[in-house]
Amino acid sequence: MSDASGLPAKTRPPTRADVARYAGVSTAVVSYVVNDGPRRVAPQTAARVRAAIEILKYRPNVNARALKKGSTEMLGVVLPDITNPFFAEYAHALEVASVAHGYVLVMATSDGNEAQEGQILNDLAKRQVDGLIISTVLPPSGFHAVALPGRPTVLINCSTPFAGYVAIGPDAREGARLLVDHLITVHRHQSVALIMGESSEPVPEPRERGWSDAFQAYDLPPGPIVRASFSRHGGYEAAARLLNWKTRPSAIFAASDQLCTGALKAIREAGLRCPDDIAVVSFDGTSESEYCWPPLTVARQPIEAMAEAALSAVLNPSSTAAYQRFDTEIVIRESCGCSGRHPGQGPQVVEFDRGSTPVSKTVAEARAPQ
Amino acid sequence: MSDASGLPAKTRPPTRADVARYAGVSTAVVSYVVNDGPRRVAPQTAARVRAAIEILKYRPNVNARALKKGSTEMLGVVLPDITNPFFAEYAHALEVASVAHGYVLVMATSDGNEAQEGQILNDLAKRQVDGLIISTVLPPSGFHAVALPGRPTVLINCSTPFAGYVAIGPDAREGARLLVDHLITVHRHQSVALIMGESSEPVPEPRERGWSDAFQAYDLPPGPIVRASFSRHGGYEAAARLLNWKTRPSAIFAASDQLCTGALKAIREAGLRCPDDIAVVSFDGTSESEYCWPPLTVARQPIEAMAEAALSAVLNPSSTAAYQRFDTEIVIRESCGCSGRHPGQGPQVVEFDRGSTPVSKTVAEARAPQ
DNA sequence: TTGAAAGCGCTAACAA
DNA sequence: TTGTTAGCGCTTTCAA
Repeated sequence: MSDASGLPAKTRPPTRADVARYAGVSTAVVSYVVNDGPRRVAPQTAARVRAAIEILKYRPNVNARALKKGSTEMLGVVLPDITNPFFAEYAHALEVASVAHGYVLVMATSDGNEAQEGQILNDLAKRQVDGLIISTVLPPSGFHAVALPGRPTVLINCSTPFAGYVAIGPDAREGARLLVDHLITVHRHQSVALIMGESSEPVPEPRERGWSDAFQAYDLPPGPIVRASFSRHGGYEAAARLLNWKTRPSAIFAASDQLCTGALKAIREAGLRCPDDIAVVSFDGTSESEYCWPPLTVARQPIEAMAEAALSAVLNPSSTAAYQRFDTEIVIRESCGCSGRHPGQGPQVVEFDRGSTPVSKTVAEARAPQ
Repeated sequence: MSDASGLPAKTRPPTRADVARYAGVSTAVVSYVVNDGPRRVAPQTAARVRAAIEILKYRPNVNARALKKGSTEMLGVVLPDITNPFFAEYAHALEVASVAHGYVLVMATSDGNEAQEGQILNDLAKRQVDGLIISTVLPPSGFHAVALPGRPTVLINCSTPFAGYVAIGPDAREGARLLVDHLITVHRHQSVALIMGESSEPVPEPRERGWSDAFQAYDLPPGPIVRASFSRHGGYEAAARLLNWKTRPSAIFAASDQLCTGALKAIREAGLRCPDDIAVVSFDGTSESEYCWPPLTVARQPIEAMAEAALSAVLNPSSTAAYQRFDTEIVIRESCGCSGRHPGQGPQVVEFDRGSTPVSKTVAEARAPQ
């Protein structure tokens, strides 16, 4: 029973037609006042409409509008694992950046699974998201096959350009190099093991290259590489294996904070102390790296800046460089063997000249693997 | 130039009409094969349609369908802070549960801000999400004011029923009680400080009540309460304050893992050892609690089970109890003072009889606050 | 300044 | 078994 008042009696949410009827205008006028255009509306008419909106508690149906306009104002973001603090922080930064533009995020997790990533992409396409921000687990060829044609797509967390897409990522090679260089020059390590995630890539990861760059600069052979699944547990297992070897390295570079906290646990369980018995550094610089024990010396990724860049890239696909690389920041804490900071002071951040090559090729007082 | 082939030349994604034209059928038939109903289609016709879909790379526009059907197959989830591992794990569990039902999650973060939560809810309403899953930062009265009428809404992370809504949460009071009881009976602590988030509630939080329940059972006065912002830094500051007091407690119960890891940092910086100088237990049981140092003794929330319950509650609002409480699981690790588990074994999980009252009222060898 | 009406892509009742 | 068509809620051109 809808009566003459124009108030719908049903529980169905009010539509623009209800508002028009209530305010005694046409639906076009309602649209004009809701969108503040494209036609002008007489002030008192507008007021009537606004009152009707208020009374009826009318909320425009964004999906219907999307159908008409071709823009959903939704962005899809797919990450390998929201449970990883690095991605959680990234997700948050993306959300902050996107609300500023009136976009909403549809988030999905690939769980590191290629097939799942493909399904998600397909589903997101059907939902007409206006753009995609993805940390893909696929290689370029595989990604091409499932990517959405016609929707701006930016790949994040890419340490290297990604053929055919606009991509963003940290300068992982240089960050890794700096970190390992610190271990070599300041703490006199001669062998630094690398704990990495498994990679389907045939070509070495930038972190791996940065790690070996550092050794090459001193004509030192790099340490061993151990591969693990990208999780705390993976880091734990990798380190446990490492520590069982006859000559264990005196330091570890973990490719992510998660891997590193896992490694730390293995180190403790082996009865070893960090950094005294074995030093550790990692890549990412999430909040957890600051609060764990010992606090981690890391190459910190500028997550907010990258998230903003990713957002402006999806929103202005035309005016975007194919690849943007962001410098990491080396944050010296205790896990490398540097002494703890004085309580109350901020972390010690070391700025390096980007292009500098090490001054001395001699590493004195070298620590031997033990 | 769209030619006789029916292949659209434009970059505009193909619509059902394109498929119909290409397959030489009506749009209805396309709809029938896409949805596998509600009318039957001749096998070879269906094959033709499927071929056309394949060729044209047609993907049904979910929003248009939603407009027609009134269901977007999107669920809104709003959490205070995706950066908190507890909520990140919750988000992941919710996603796993929802993909199983063909739903997609629109995630938003309130940042603990009431006004922001209201805006998010409003925006989600305009987007016609089919249901809401919220960990609200609002009190019941405030929530009522901004809640979406007409959309199934379930409140998660509620330790107590929430007037007018279906809610889900852990048995925080009992979990807290058990944890503190362990500290009192097994480790002989007489004073356990409580680090809590700020709360706008006039009535004490269940964790606080469980904490004081434990003391009451032995006619002991509870320890001090310190309030902090819900973050690692908050826990850090709270503990730092606590440790500065003339008589510091011998143990701390932190209301969340985040608070606890922050407290741990403060303890270390004060030159104290955990658990030797000060024991610590916390609530949540995220992965981080297992990997930090020392590993945390916690009341673990059954996140997966709660997430599934939340999902089935939004999806079947009618057949759902107003409030579902989930038992936590006490996981004994090292931060309480219990010895480390033997490497290779799982954590030590202690099962308590739910209703048991402590046997002895005498606490021998009590540790005095120091 | 306002209104009528077409149409966004889809579903499903109804007709054939 | 298939086609025609109205209409979901909205925007916007065009005419009044």
